[in-house]
This record gives sequence, C-alpha cells and structure tokens, in this order.
Amino acid sequence: MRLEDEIKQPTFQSDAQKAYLNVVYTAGWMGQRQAAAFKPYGLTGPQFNVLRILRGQHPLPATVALLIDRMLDKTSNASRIVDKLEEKKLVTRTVCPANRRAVDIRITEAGLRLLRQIDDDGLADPARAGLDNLTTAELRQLSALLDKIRA
Amino acid sequence: MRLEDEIKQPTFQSDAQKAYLNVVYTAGWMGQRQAAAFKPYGLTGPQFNVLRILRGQHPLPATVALLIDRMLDKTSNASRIVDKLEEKKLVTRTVCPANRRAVDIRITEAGLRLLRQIDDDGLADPARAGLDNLTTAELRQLSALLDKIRA
DNA sequence: GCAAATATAATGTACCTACATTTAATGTTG
DNA sequence: CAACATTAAATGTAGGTACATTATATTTGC
Repeated sequence: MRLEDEIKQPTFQSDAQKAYLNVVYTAGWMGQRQAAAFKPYGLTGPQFNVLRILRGQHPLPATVALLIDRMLDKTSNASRIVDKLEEKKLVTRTVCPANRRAVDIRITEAGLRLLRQIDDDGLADPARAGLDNLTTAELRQLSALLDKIRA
Repeated sequence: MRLEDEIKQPTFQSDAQKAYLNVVYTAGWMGQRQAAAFKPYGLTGPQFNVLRILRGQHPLPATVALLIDRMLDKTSNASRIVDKLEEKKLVTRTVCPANRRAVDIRITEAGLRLLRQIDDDGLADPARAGLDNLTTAELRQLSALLDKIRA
C-alpha cells in the first residue's frame, strides 16, 4: 500500500522525507511479519539471527565479539540474546580455554534441528516478508539504492 | 558501505535475502543517526514523532487513537510515549469532555518551542540520515520499490 | 432502563535497543 | 614483577515494541 495511506499523511515535505519514512516503515512491516513467522517456534527475530550465525560457524564456536560483528544491530546486547538461547538449550556457553576472558558459544543439536525445521517450513524465506513482489532487477536496484544512502 | 562488508557476509543466499537484510540494516542505521541528533534535546525518535503529529493538529487536541493511526509503528505504546512527553511538560493530557473515555492530548508552548528549535537547527532534516546521497529520481524510485514490497 | 457489547486508554510482561558501568583476564611497560 | 592499560563479557538502567489484560465510559438491544 502507498505510504501516504498507511500513515494517513496526504503529502510529504520532500521526496527525501518520504523515502526516509518509507524505509523505516517498511523495515518495521517486514520485521513484524518475520517475528510472527518465528513465534510458533518460540524464537524472536534476533534470537533466530544469532542462531543462524552459530550454525554458520558450526562446529567451531563463536565468541560474543564475533556475534556482534556479524549482527545487523551492532549495538544490540548479544550477551542477553545468548542468555535466552541458553535457557532454551539451543546453545551452550563454555569459557574459552585459550583466552579465559572469552566465551565459546556453540549451537546444540536441538538448535540445529530447530533451524532445519524452520528452513524446511520455508519460514525464513524473505518471500514471506514481501520481497517476492519484486523482480530480480528490482531487488538489485533496491540494494544499490540503500547502499548509496550509507555511502 | 556495501552490506557485505558491514555485516561481514561475503555472499547472500539470494537477491531477496540481501535486499531484506539491507532494508532492515539501513533503517537501523538511519534511526541511530536520527536518535543521536535528537539526544541533545532530550528526545527519542518516537517522542519526536508524536510531538510532530501533535503540532500538526495544533491547536486542536489529539487522542491516543489518532496518534496510533498516524504513527509509523502502529503497535508501539502511544500511552507511554505520551507519559514521557507529559513528564517533560511538552504535552498536556485532559479527559475529553465530549467522550470521557478519550483523552485530549495537546502540545504545549514549550513543546512548540522545542520543535521550532530542532527545525531551525536542521536536525530533523532527512539529509542527516544520508538521503542527500540520492538524487530526486533515485528517492522516488526507492519509495516506489518499497511500496511494491508491501503491495 | 438495564445487561451485554463495544470503545478507549492504561497497565502488565517479555524481549529488545542504546549506552554506561563493572568484573575479570590478559598485555604492556617501567 | 608490579602498576597500569586494554580486552571480553556481563550487568545496570532508561526507553521502546509487541501483545495480552484490565479499567472505565459509552453504546446497543431487549
């Protein structure tokens, strides 16, 4: 739907203002759809993302620092997200023997199974978040424009 | 910067996956810049947005329902955002005489002054969030692509 | 007119972000 | 080697999001 209608604002101060609101609004819109998809599995979006990073490392461990490095939200609190995953037995935490300041975080078998099921059910698919409405050319154009914003 | 470098992921499963992460990441990136701009004024992003809606209504009051209707984040808790603004004397809350279930929320003189100063200082300008890196044509293209995602 | 349904906002809870501070281990340097 | 600095993670606190529940006021239907 057009942004104008979604937030009931008939006009915008500028194209920049409209594009800004549109990026923020669309990110929220997609995030909500993804969150709803993960909810039946008892996972939040950030928890799913961390779990996926850990699977990418598996069978090697990751540290909190590595998670932060790869997370979308660099300022989020990786420690506490790992707390929740540990409570659910989806990851383990052990002091790193080589550097006792660091913590080795590993995905468990249960964690791998859960991710496999989410994959099988197609719930992590970005199509779920509306991206299937764009052609490949449009998707690339969108990414290029967004990269340019942060240039 | 390219998304690949920002989140240290050399490749993506698909263009859709990349575009999805890019929208979410860029929204966070812009939001953080806006938050930093408002911070010296003691406002958060959502507080600023609510205040701006109230200025748009001024001198008429708004209800909580109206705020939700116009907010980017429909599920956010408008009541509690108004709480914070009320503590800072930037808005007032009075029971609506015509419908005692509703609450009339109005921006105060102090609130109007604060917004005027933020405007004067150019801090609400989306250029601050990197949108000045795009041409007018690109801004419109971006908005059109985002609208299409939510079609 | 009164009971039930609905509307409107506030409150409770779990999780998240943002950012400052703390704790502990390791490095560095005089 | 001892004092200091740095690194890695955890913790504290304020504010926000998502969603369920509650408290009142109003509307509706019998």
